[in-house]
Amino acid sequence: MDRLKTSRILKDIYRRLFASYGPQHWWPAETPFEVITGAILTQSAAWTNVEKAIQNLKQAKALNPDALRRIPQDKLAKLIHTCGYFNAKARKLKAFAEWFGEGYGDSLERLFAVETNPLREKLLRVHGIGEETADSILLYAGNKPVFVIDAYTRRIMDRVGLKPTKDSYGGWQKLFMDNLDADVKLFNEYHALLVTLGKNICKTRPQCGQCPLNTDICRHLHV
DNA sequence: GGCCAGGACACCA
DNA sequence: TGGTGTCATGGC
Repeated sequence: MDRLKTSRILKDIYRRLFASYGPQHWWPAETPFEVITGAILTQSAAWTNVEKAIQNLKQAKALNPDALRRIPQDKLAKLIHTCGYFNAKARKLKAFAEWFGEGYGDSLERLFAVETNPLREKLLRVHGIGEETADSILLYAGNKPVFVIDAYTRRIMDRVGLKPTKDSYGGWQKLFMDNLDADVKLFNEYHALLVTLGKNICKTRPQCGQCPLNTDICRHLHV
């Protein structure tokens, strides 16, 4: 598929999603640090369960890097138990807090003053931060024009018939970033809209027409 | 009762 | 490089 056509389709999908769902107001958090925490906690977890964990952290006054470093890991695990994988995620939060303190003195300003690409590489070296989490942090906490790819994105685009040359995270990301303007607001809204759509479609049946919700999407997207 | 959520990592061939 | 097991709660 040529570049112009891909670009047109991607923009058209966005237009339809925005017209249907409106602005999503992402990321649902009060501070950039809360965005980062949420990005780690939401790994393979339902957001409703993450919200409870965030509330627990707030109540315990543990939603800051210094507190995350000080609190014993098992105690932290109990605070975030609702979002699952609590032991693994407690370790991840502490790993980030350590790295953030050592490298940037807990300063978000200093962190995001780093150029996007080197910063992404640095984030990927922190235990518990993979590509999607790194990009969520860059986009939603740092306002960097980076497109976030997740399982919903692949599933929806696959169904629409758009596929990258390389079926990898980077391949999918390139598909969006090569064919859309590097616009923070657009990337923010687009990913959020794909998640909203993803939550509303049938995940178990890949064939259009078998699932009423899926049919709905096809009609909605005119595909 | 089973499936799966806004993934990442360790280990293996 | 790619495939598989593991981590684990809560909602439907």
